[in-house]
Amino acid sequence: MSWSGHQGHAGRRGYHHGNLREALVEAALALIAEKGPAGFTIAEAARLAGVSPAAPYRHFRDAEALLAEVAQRGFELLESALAAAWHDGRPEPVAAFEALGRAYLGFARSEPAHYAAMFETRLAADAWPPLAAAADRAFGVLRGAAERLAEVLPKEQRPPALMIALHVWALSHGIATLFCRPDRGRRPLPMPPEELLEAGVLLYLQSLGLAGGTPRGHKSPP
Amino acid sequence: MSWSGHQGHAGRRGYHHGNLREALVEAALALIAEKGPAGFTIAEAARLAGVSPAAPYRHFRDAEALLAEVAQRGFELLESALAAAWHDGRPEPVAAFEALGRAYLGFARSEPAHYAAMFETRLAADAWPPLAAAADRAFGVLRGAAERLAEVLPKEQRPPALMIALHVWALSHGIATLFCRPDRGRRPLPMPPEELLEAGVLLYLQSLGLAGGTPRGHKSPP
DNA sequence: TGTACATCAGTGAACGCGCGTTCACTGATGTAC
DNA sequence: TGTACATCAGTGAACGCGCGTTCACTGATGTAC
Repeated sequence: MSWSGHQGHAGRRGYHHGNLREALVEAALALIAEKGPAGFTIAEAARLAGVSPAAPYRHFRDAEALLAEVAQRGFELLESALAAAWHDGRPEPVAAFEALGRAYLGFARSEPAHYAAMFETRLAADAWPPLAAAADRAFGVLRGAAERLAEVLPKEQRPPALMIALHVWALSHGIATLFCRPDRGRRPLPMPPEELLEAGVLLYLQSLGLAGGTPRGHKSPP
Repeated sequence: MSWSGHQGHAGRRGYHHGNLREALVEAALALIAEKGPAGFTIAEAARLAGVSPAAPYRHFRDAEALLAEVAQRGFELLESALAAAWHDGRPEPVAAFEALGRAYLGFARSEPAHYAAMFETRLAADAWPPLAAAADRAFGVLRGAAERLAEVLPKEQRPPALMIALHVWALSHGIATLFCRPDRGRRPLPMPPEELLEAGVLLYLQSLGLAGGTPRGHKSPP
């Protein structure tokens, strides 16, 4: 949790904050990380940023707009993380696809507040077009990767790439929400969630005829 | 949404409600269904049940206790639904397992308020032991089914049944939360979620050597 | 069968609280000339 | 370079609101005798 650009409550010089918009986003993330999305209030975010409760309204229409901004940034970060991991399928599509899965889970684990803002806030997609667009772009990385993967298969037995993408997304999201949430409601796992996801994706790809070896069980390749 | 036993605001006879505990649970479900778990308040639940705001405290320690009760009942309902679908693996384990998956999704779809109380409230498992126990029992059905399934395989290449159960749970939960939530944040799907899940589970079981045919693509058996 | 009484589910008024949002304002910034 | 002025980010006080929870109470129920 970095407080980039913000000098802190006491250290703020003068009347103007300088970078309040950023500070508010950071404050929202801190609050969500601490108490979940339901525990976030715009008043407390202002307090955290060292500013009067009216100040946020210079930057955000209302509390929901701030949440939507956080969620949108989350999807943008996720998109970058996924794209970097996929790396256009290099050096090898199946391995790159596995890396993409790991990156998804890594994002959920390292950015739980972003992740919660993205998936637990029930923001209406149609009310925040830029948010919906960012979400689509993030999913687009996964979808593009699935398309590239599917191209390897002979056309007759090629399943819809979209379906592959949806399966992998759902499995990753399921593992992320069930086993990676940093609260006390999380269920314990007998193995690291990354390993669980990797084994699941590997088995799944195998049945499509995409993964080479037969790493039965939950052993992951070194 | 049935108001079993409750005669309604006006129809209530006399001073005592008769079945306030039930009525409060129903009211909570209605509120959660309408506005999500964050929109639930104990005051409004009392109002819905036609009772003063102090009355709920005769039955629940606080608002969280009421939520925990709703979540616990949800897990109990889920357990029944899963057990009924699995039906002890009869007449045939793989088909019964498929039915179990459909039942999970069916529950998430037909009981969205219960489902939200179970998975979106961040109740601390250690603070509500009966809730945690109910959740374990529900998962136990899935786990037991996976064990029975795994027994078919030769011992050397048998993956841990627990892993199978976790994979299927995560996939089902992922599909349920991403594509079945009845709010405006849900993303649209090009196919029914049941079909998506069924295809995913089928492919997965195939790679384990459990599913017979090779229904490539997303065609589901008749 | 009748009555006294213990039990307890619900009342209604009250409390303190923190929130979201608004308003007229004021202090800082930077630009035109 | 200096000054007037427009812009706008932040102030602080105020509002109405609904919530969670408590309290002493009261009305209904059912049981002991």
